[in-house]
Amino acid sequence: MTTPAVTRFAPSPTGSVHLGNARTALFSYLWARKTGGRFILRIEDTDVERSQRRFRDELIGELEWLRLAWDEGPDVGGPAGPYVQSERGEIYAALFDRLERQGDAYPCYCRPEELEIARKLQRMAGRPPRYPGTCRGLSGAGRRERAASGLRPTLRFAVPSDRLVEFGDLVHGLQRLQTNDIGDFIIRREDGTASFFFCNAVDDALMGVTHVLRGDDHLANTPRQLLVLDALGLRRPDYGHVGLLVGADGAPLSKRHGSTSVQEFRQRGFLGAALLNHLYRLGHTGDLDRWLELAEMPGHFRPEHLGKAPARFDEAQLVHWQKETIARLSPADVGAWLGAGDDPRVAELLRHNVVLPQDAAPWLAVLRGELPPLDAEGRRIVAEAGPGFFAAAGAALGESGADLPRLAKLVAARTGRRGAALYMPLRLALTGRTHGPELAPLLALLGADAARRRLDQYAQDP
RNA sequence: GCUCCCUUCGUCUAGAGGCCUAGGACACGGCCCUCUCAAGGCUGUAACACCGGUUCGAAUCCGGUAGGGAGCGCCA
Repeated sequence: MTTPAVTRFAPSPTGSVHLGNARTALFSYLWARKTGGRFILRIEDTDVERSQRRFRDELIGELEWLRLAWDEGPDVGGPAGPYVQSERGEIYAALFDRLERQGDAYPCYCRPEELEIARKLQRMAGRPPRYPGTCRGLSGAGRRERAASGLRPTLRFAVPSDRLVEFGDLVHGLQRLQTNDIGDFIIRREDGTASFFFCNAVDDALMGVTHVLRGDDHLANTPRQLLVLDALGLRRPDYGHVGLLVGADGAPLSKRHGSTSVQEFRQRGFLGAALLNHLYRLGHTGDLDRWLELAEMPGHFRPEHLGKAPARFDEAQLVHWQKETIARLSPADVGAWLGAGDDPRVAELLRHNVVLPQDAAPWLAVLRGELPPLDAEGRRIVAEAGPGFFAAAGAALGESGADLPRLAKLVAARTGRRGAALYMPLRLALTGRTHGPELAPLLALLGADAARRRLDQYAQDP
C-alpha cells in the first residue's frame, strides 16, 4: 500500500553522533525498511575546517553498533555516489554554473567582517539580520574590477522577491513563507566548497531521496532549500520535521546534561537495543508498548505519529529498556557484556541484578572472597542468629556440599529456623549483604570450601 | 528585533467535537509472590498552560495571552 521510501541520514563528521541524530537516523531507517525502500548514508563534510576522518570512522562505528545498516553510502557504494560530499565537487560546480547563467546566483565580494557589521547594524535598528544585497546589482565591470583586485567571491543564491514558498510538512502540515523574509544566502564558500543549504538539498534530490526526516531546527530553513531545488528543476523530497530532543530541564541536549553522544552511552555499558527502544519512543508512538527487536520495529513504526513537541531524554526510561534488553540477552552475550569471564553461570547469576557492567563488580568481588563489612542491619541479623546457628550451618554444609536446598533442609531441621530467619543469616555470612542474587546458584558458584570458611567465621563467639 | 514552530500525568505519549468521571508505558507508593534485590501479578497518586469565543456539547475548532524552542552564519 505504501510506496517504497528512500530516506537518508546525512551527518557531518565534526563531532560525535548525538542522541538526536541517532534518533532521526533510526526513524529514517525504519521508514525505509517499513516501505521496502532504501536507506542512504551520506557524509556531509564540506566544512574542511571542522570535518575529521576520525569522526567519520567513529560515526560509522556507532551506526554499525546500533545495527542501522544503510543500503547506499560510503564503503558500500550505490548508483548515486559518491556519498561523501567532499568528493562531489564537480557535480556541484556544474550546478553552480547553471544557477549563475540562469541569473539565480551571483558572486558576492563582501568580506565576512563587513557582513558582520551590517548584521549588527540591522539588529540594532530592529531589523532582521539579512544580507543587504550589496553585490546583487554589481555590473559585469564591477565584478571584473573586484576580481582583479584579488578578491575571491562567494556565490549567493538570488532569492526572488514577493513570492510565497509552500510545502506540506509531514509532521507540521502546510507551511508557507514569504521569500521577502529570506536574504540571499551563500551556496558556495570563498574556498569553492558548497554550503549546507545547497549541497544538502541538491544531494537529496540527486540521490533520489523521497522523504527527509530531520530536526525541527531545519523547518525555517527548508524554504531556502526548496528555492534552490526549484531553480535547478530538481524534484523536491517530502520533509518531516521532528520535534527536538531536549534534556531534563527542557533545554536542548548539551554537555551539561551528562552523556549526550551515542558513544558515551555505549562506553557506560548501555546496550544498543536499549538505546534503540528508548529513541523509538521519543517523539514517536508505535502501536506496541513492549520491548522491540530492531527487526520488528519497522512493522510498528508509524510516521504519522511523529511528534511536533520537543521530547525529553529520560535516563530512567532508558534504564527500563536496558533491563528488558538484558533479560533477552543470550548467556554468552551477557557474559561478554559484563566482562565477567568465561563462566556462563556467573553471567546467569548476575543478569537480573545489574543494569550496567560496573554494577557487577561488587558481586564479582564477593565470588573472589572479598566481602564488604556488615552494615548495622547485617550485624543485627548475624547477632540474632548467634554463633550456634553458624556452627550448625557449617557442619551441615560438610554433609550437603554446595547444594542450597539440601543445606537449608538440614539447617532448618537442626536449628528450627525457616524462611527469612534461616536464609538471611546465611546470605549475610556468604555475601556480606542483605540484598543480592539468588542464593542457590551463588552458593554453587562459591563452592563448599569457600562457603564453609565464611560460615565458620561467624561460628565463634564474638 | 523580525519570522516560524511548540504546549495532555514528574517523563514518553493516546486522543483528529460526544466513545474522556482523559487511556497506556516509565518513574513513584501500596499489596501479593518471595531468603533479599530484580522480575512478575494486582492496585494507587498524578495531566488537557491560561483567557475568551464557536457549538446542544471542546483536550479536540477559532482568537488572544503566557511560557518554551528554532531560524535569520563563508555551521550543519
